[in-house]
Amino acid sequence: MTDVFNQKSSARQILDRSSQRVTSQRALLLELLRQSGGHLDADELYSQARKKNSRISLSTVYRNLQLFKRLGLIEEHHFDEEHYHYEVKSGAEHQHLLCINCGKVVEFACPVSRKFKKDIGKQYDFDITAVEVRMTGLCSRCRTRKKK
Amino acid sequence: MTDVFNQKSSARQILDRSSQRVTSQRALLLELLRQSGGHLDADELYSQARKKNSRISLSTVYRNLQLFKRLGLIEEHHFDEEHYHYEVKSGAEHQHLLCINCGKVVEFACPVSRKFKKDIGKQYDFDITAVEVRMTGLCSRCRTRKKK
DNA sequence: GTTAATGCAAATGTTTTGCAGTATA
DNA sequence: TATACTGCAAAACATTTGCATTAAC
Repeated sequence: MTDVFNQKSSARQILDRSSQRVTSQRALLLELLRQSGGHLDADELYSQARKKNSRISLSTVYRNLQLFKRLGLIEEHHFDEEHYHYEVKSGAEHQHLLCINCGKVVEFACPVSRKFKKDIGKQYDFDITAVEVRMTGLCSRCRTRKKK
Repeated sequence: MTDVFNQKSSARQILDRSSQRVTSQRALLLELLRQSGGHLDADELYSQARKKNSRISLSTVYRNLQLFKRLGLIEEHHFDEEHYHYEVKSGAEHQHLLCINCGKVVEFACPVSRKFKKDIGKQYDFDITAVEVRMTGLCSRCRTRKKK
């Protein structure tokens, strides 16, 4: 469970450096976020966490999601019309493809976005820090199902 | 105020076709959405509407935003961390560039996104209906201000 | 031992809903 | 005149906050 804080991950160091305490709840939440492969919302994270620690509270989940976000450990996405989803930051930049029917999320690399960022930044005199590309549509499975 | 329903705009026709009634509230809301150039949230729209019709209710605003969205008259965006913003659909596809400091929203054309959509759709076997590109950064004004 | 983090419960803020009255077609 | 739409108030929902207790440093 404290695997999140091994030397590979810098999560512990990041918490240490910013003089945040390494609590069992934080370790658990980061571990779950990582295991999930991203795309969990606060409530899903909470129910998963309760399986391992039945006393953890929803406010702790919210408070720590904010902390992780502030520290840059996770990213917040707005996929459907309801919730935020949280994803552990990995080195590789990637974008998202969503199925409007089943909610499936596919990640894809987007090499164009770098050039794109530069071009648009120059054109509008912006110092662009982030590019988000989100495509929505029907996945093959849902497409064939709908035809039936 | 009923300018929204002239022959140029198809709003009236769209409401008629779907047998929705053309009420003064709907005319006002569409008019304000259009005037604003987009990027209003529900509450901003509500306060603007109250200036013209002090009896309009917030539920009417929410209900009609949903209706307009369902009818494809407006688009919903999620810009900051707080609210949805609504924008009257115009023919031209465009993407958004946001200043993280002052909140300014710039629209830009994104001709690449068409090819992009096709490529990614083929690669993942998705039938892609929408592409959203969102870039965030500092606008020139905020950048120079910060340096001072 | 200090102080930050937690759990709980209550508060907040946004969005939705039920229903009686009103206005549109 | 029939019924869809509105306004109001209450409900529902996610998220935040205050405070006493607990645990990390």
